[in-house]
Amino acid sequence: MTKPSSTDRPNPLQVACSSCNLRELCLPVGFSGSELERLDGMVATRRSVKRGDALFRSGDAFEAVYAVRTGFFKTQVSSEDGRDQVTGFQMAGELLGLDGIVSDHHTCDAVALEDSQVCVIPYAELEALSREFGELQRQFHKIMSREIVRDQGVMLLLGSMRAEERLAAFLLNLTQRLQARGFSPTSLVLRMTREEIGTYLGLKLETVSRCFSRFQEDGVLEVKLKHIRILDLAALRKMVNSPC
Amino acid sequence: MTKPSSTDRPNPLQVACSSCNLRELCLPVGFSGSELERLDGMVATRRSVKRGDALFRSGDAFEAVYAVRTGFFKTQVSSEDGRDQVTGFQMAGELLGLDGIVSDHHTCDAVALEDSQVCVIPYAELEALSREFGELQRQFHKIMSREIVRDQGVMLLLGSMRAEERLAAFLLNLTQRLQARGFSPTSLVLRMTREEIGTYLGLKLETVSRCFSRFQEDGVLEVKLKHIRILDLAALRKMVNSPC
DNA sequence: CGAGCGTTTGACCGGACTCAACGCATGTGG
DNA sequence: CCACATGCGTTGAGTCCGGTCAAACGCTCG
Repeated sequence: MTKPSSTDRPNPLQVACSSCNLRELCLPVGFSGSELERLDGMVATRRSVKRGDALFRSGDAFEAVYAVRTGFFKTQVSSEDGRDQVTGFQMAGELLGLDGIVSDHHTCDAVALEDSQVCVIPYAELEALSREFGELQRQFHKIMSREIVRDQGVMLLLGSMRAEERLAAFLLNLTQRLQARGFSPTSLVLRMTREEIGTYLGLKLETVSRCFSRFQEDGVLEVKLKHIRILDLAALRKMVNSPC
Repeated sequence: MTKPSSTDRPNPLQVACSSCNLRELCLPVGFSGSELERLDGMVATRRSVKRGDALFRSGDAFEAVYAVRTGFFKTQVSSEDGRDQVTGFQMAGELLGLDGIVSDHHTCDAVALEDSQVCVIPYAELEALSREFGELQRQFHKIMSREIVRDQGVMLLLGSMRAEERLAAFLLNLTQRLQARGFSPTSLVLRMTREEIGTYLGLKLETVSRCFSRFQEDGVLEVKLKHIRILDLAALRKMVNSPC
């Protein structure tokens, strides 16, 4: 390895929120033209992360938050004895790294599940700009609050749902977010393994696999390894709301 | 009931962060005298909440965040079919209501487990003041980030721990927070029922009760209903880090 | 084409849940 | 002050869902 890491490629082209097609999903939601230009100065750099590589790891110094531009990430925390828990999956337009603010160090790993690219948002600059720019402040607070609400939902899932309900809720959440990005609401390609799904849902990979098989038997899904097609959306929705 | 609700008692006395004995645990951590005075203007009112009453409920309009001054709360979310999940327990100095920022409405219930009192921090004022006052901004971001990190820990617990480990982790977390408030690190009074503990830990109340009994048999705890004494702290710690 | 990883499926096991009964503490009203 | 009601907690017996262990299959990619 004599080449510099893949993570510091400069890529000066189009590092600008104002010309980014994700601006309706990302930090600058609802910003006007002049405001967007001020963001462009803050989001100065991109960073590429190869599949399997970490954007940051637990213990790393916290310097910036990251907006996913392309690709797909998982975040995970580990207990002292080695067990780990996937705490979320992040796709284009979603923010990574908010966990690091409290202690100046990250408390989870963010790992790319496919070759990805993120916008680097230095936290000091985000703080400064949002102090003089109320709309940015408000938007940033909303993003942190959204993360807290999302976590509440995951706790509900982990604490009170059965295996099939968890998987159904997971698939519905994924497709909903994909749909907001212009993808089909009924067909998706999983970027993560059965084990990663299981570690997210508090299940073993065999249980995840069996649930997929049962969904297929019941005509709810068509499952071809990572390719999933939802055949009966209503049934899937019903599983989440009314168990059994 | 002709008297006004207990929640709008004015209590003008000592509504001031600068003279609050919780300022080292609460929002104004690390603030100097002059800065504290500026906070005093923001935290204008108190609110009393009787045991069993809600500070806010899911769906309520979001207007303020709340700092617990005295007492004890639980927060809980409900699924559409009525199951609910306790997402946390809050004691003096901890903030409630951050979930409401994203949608202008609260997404969980906050219920007092004993007669309590909170400081009302209008969100609009918090936003404005933290814009011109960097230390407050930073502190508020840290509090939101801490909440996100805490949620990661709960996910790890719910997703990967066995019943006894969950209860051990819960007790260690409680005593640690109580110790930071000057209480004994080995003796505590639970403010919540077995069912509330279970709903927090993703267990049924019978399982919680059985775990308490087993801990007592093993000489790890002394359990007298809500009164818990930790007899073997090392054993409790060991249960969390290395299962079985 | 072969190695290795991811996935599926089966058989069995066990920890947590369910259902049920009972005990105990608290508080209320006679 | 006691009788009673009620809510909370404990304990037991039996069940079942998901975990564990194991084997085989089939992509994917050198």
